[in-house]
Amino acid sequence: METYLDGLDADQRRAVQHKSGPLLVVAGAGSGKTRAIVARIVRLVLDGVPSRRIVGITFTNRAAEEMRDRVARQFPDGADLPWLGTFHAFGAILLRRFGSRIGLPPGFVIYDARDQHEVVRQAVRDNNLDEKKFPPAMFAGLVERAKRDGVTVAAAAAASGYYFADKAAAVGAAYDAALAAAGAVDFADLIRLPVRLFSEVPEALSAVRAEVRHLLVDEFQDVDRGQAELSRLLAEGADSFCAVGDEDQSIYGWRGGSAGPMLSFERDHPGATVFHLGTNYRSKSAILLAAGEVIGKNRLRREKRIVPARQGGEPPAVLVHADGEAEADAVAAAVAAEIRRAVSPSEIAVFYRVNAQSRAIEDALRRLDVPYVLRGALSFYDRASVRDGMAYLKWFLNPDDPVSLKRLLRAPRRGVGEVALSRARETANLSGVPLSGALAKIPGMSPLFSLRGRWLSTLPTAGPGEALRALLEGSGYIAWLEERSREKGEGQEIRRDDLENVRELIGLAGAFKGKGEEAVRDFLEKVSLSPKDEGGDADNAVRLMTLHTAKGLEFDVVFLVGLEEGLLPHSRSADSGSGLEEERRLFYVGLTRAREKACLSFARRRMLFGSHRDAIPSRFLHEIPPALVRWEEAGSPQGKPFRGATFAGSPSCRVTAAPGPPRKSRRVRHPLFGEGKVETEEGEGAERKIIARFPGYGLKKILVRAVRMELLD
DNA sequence: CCCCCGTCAGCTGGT
DNA sequence: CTGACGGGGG
Repeated sequence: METYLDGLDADQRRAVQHKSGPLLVVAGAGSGKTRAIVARIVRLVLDGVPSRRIVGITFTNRAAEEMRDRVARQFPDGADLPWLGTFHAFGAILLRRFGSRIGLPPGFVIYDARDQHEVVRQAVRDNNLDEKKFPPAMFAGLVERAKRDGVTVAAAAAASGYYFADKAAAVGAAYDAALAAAGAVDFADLIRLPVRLFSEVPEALSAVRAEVRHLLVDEFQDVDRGQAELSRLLAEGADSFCAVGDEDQSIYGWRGGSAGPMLSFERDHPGATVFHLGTNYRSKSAILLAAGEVIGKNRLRREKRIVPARQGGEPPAVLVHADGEAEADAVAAAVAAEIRRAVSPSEIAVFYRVNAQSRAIEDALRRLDVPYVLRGALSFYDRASVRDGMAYLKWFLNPDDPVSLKRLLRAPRRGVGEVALSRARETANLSGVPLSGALAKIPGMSPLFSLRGRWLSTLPTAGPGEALRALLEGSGYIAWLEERSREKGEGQEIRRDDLENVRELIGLAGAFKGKGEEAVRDFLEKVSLSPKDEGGDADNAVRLMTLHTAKGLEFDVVFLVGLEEGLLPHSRSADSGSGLEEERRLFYVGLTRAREKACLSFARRRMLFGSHRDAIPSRFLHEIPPALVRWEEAGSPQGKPFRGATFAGSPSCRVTAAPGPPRKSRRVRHPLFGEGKVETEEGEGAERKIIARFPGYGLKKILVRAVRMELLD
């Protein structure tokens, strides 16, 4: 009968069927929470709730897609499905509909991190500040933090201990003005402005409440203040509200995410119920046991019990390698071996802490012809030619957008440069006309404007793909790329890649339904809000991703690489207790992705900034009791195998670190650079060098015997 | 204004 | 190693 309950345990069923009042489901790793959410949606629909009255918010677009697929399978083809997406996508929809009520232009664009950086940089310059002393990235961080926390930029600066709060405030003001002039919003605005909209325009709130009758929010341990507030505003008017999360998987503290709203759930939502899902159906108990030991070291958590449903399995393996390259080769070989053992490639994943680590793994996999897909950030949409294409679309839709214009004026060059552009901006500011008005007076701009006129006239009947192609061909961009690829001749693979990337972008746009401006905007928005996976045939490829993007996924075999001090925990998170605990949760998230097998590894030397540095195994490896892991032999730098199999006091580790917990990060005072933090060391005896970071000077490599330094702790 | 080239500083994480 | 910037010649 009620098939949606089939195969669910008692805890899951309670979560699916609970009806009265707000519900928080505390769902441990692998406890089938996605399953429960999907079943809950199905239950709502069978109860007679129209799909469009249900909204499910997930942390990433990918998670939303996955959930949509799973929900879709429960309904007949073509049935209406609930809206599923991220907070940011939801915010964008709200602003498209009601933005004009709080002064947003109807066709506003969304600036991504790079666009934002460009605007901040311009704001720094406009304030006559030296970019070296006042790095735009830092101001961007402060601006974002201010928006997120609902405070002024000056307050955010003060809160993070930044001395020049007044400068930060000035840059922040210039930044906001520039966004307004360009008709743009940033990511933080997509959360902040809807919250403001609801408080300033009650009709908007009641209109939305009339539509969103049932709300589900996944990954609730990672919501920031604004997202929690948005959830609360919607939940208060809804027939049901179900939040799902796990404190132990809260890994986005650095961008404002916090398990706080989970912990205060009952206070924030009167009449709330809390359920626990405590059975892990995913990982073999050997893996879960090790993971549990590590996460148990965190102090800022509530003790909870997770019962493994799948007994047995191999304890996680730990491998030591001479350097990052050797590690990559070994992982690739092990991946290939798993595939030979008939494990499907798409059931194998390699996780790392920072994107830069992917390179070595990719190279090694390619050498062995193992297919892989790269998930996430540094990918397709970050490439110059792809960003060029997007810049064309953006500027042609919105000629007041200086960031996109600046980009398209260099590809190809049109005799209009920085000088003309800033003069136009000045004119626009002084006379109060939009930027496009001032631009139209520049002779070099006239071909672009007339192309724009023609393009706009054909736009209503064109899909995004055709529109983009028309633009890139009509403007001479593609011809310019072709020219460059011919010019440079053979050996210039990069140029040819540019052309291919642009063709792929046109193809992607072509896959979008609809015609005209609206459809093009849809495309732009989709692209700026969700990254694209990189690589070939995803069905049959090994997955490579950061630990952050691994959240919510599961694989038969998982490799966790680079388990070294400085990398995991990352050196920039390890100095505070809460930062360290977040790093530990990251390790926990990684380990609990594995169903059958987990392989942990570290290297004794790792390439950074083009040179090798000595590395120390991650403290998290020490936190797994020796009986719960298998220490395996691996090659030494000379190719000789290490002897000894356990970590504590093992010969393989004595080489780089004394047994026991690694040394604390130390501070030193340099006669010239002042106080700094030691990151790593290299060499021994008279050649011993430390690499330390000094505020204002950056990373410095210092020969210890040559410089008199004070040890501060 | 554009292009080339030498120099220098920098790597979390992601919507 | 990579990307960003500033200086100089075209």
